[in-house]
Amino acid sequence: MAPRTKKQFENIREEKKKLIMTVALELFGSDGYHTTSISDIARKADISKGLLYNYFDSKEELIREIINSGIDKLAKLIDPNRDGVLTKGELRYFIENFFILLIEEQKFWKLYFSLFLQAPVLALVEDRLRRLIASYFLMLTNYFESQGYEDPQIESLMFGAILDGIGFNFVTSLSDFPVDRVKEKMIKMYCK
Amino acid sequence: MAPRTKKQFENIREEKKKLIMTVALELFGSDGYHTTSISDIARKADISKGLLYNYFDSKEELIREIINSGIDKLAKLIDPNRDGVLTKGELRYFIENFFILLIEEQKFWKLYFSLFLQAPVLALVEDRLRRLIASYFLMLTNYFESQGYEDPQIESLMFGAILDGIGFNFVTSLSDFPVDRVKEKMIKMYCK
Amino acid sequence: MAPRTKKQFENIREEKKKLIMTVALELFGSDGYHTTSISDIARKADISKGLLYNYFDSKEELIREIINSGIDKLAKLIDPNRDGVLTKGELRYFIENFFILLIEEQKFWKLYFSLFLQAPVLALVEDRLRRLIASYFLMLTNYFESQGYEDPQIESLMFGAILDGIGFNFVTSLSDFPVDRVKEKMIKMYCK
Amino acid sequence: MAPRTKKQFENIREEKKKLIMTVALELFGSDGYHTTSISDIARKADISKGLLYNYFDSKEELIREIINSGIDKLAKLIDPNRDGVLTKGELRYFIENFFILLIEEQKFWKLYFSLFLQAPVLALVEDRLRRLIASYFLMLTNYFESQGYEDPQIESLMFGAILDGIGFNFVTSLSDFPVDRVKEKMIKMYCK
DNA sequence: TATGAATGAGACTTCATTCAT
DNA sequence: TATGAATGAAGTCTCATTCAT
Repeated sequence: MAPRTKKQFENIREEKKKLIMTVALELFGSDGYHTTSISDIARKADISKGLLYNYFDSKEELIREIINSGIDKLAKLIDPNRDGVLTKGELRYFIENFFILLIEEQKFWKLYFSLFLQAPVLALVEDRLRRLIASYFLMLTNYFESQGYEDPQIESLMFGAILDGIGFNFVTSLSDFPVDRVKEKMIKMYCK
Repeated sequence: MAPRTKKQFENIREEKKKLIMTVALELFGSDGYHTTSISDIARKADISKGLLYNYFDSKEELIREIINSGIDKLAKLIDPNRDGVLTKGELRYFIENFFILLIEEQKFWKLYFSLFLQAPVLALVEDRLRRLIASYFLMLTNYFESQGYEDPQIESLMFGAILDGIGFNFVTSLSDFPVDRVKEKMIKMYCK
Repeated sequence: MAPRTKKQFENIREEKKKLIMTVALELFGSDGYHTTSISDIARKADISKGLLYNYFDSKEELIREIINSGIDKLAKLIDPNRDGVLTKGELRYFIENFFILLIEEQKFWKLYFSLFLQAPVLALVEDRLRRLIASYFLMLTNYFESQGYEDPQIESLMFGAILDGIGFNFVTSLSDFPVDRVKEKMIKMYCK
Repeated sequence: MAPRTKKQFENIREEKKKLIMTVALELFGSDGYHTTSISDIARKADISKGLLYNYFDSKEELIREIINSGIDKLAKLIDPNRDGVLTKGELRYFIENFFILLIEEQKFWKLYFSLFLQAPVLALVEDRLRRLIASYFLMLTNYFESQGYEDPQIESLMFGAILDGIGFNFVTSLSDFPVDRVKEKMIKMYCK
């Protein structure tokens, strides 16, 4: 009888927003952004189409929030103590956590990769993402330099490419990618 | 003037078909499959929409032919003498040609990568592609085994992942990817 | 504190209803009926959408009440002593009050004019309005006849048209309409 | 069998475009811009919704073209010899043609009036319209001055208001407005 | 009385595809 | 072979209205 409190409303909103984002990521990840319709998302989330627009201004806004939330996790992965310098221990930590994130958030990674392949979608978050990647590239290069590698820049590029390639192959080969063995290989290659 | 022979007509037809596919690949590659409309393609190819349907039964058929034609080139790259065995020389040849193909056909590679990220589109060519990749993976594994690598399977996976990663980074980073230096690094790593 | 009496409750209700109508008129007047959403009104009135429906059964009902309330004022303007006869003094009184009403209730007049231009909306109040206008037209015609005008009917039509035209131009030209000078002109024309 | 010529296509386009504009004006005029849906227009024009968008980029573009085409006629009405000066004969010509236009294009005038009452729609053509009106106002004022009127500016305003009022009453009172007698009255008032 | 989440019909718009010429 | 007008299904989004609390 008494109206819901502000807190109650907030909870409802938060829960439902998370639900929508989860469902949408799921579908965007498996079928792609354009192939997934708002109707699809609403149906799978078991809500009306209209309600979705109560939470997100547009389909574009929805994917932007999903991606940004993914980038947040990525940012945490990189340089956890935020001093801009990478130690050998941190590199290992990074590799291990990369694989954890990869496995836990497969759908996000699919979205992440397809993001780069579609100019219009990429534009939504490009700046932030490029900056994040650039900062990590710098840290890596410094690290390889300090370890005495011959061409630290190429080394960084290769390191990044390998991770991208592994990620791509993993999220792309339905289920039979031996991710654990590949992880060990990476650690052997870079942290022995 | 003598009427055109059947042969001539076929040539014209073939030319126009190639034109459409080139234009379509260009647009699919830069803007994405769903974002590119049949109208866009027809306009850029300077033909009518109707004529396009004279050559391709549907948009899906069009992309399928484009991808298959790309896969043809890929297939030629792999095991050129088709004996199912890879020699050291052939591996080097493969790497070098991979980079040539990568640079010449950037747009195709973008399409190729996005292919894997969209289940519905992938379905169109999945079988052939998976078979091609599997056959190459086998050849590679045999090769690494013959070279005495400890874990040839992982080695193959890594090799594939690296190429994918490099390709992905190249087609994705607009222009500043030092592809030549990366190629040298690959050759140093695998063909020294 | 003593509980509020029934009377008090009714007063509060009446106040809130008036508030909603004022806000709605404001928005309908400046943005138009269809362009203004219930949400807009609720937000500006600082109440919930639900509460608005506690006072008005529908958006249509809301505008109908607003218009009827406006027509009430109009009716008061016309023939204040309700004897159906217009004297020279009353005509002057009418003109002067018309201008006062025009200035005070610009937003209502905008709504009033647009009312006539939209068949579906007009239907809501058409009868009452047509009757009111007809009755005034009759009074005017009688008046002009009694004053010896040659064609009292046309005279009435022109008089009405002039007022409408002035009103229309006033509410329509943002701010620079010299309403006072026009009023003087009208008085000179009709009440010299 | 042979494809249609360019000319044929142009004719089709022109005819159909005119049809759509006529139907749309009809509906916008009687029911209002927002109340009239694209479906309504397509149904009445006996075409598909999609085709409408082959001719107009948006509903807004459609109304803009309709209004601009109306303003074209208006512009022709004003100062036919385009010397910026109004003679007594031209004023009479103007009045008479105003009434002709009013009768012939009732629906446009309804749209024209409602245009001024809705800020967002007005914005589409505001500049052009304001300029046109301003230029006519100037000509009128000069004219009344040359004729020795006491307050030419007010005289112009009144003249414009009367025409607006007449037009408004005419397009608004379904059928019983004695437009001919009112015209005579106007001529008597201004061109005697 | 009061809230705002939730619904669903319907609006505008796009686009692959067809077809008369 | 070649054109582009025409269709219709489906997509994104809005909004009056309802209802549990």
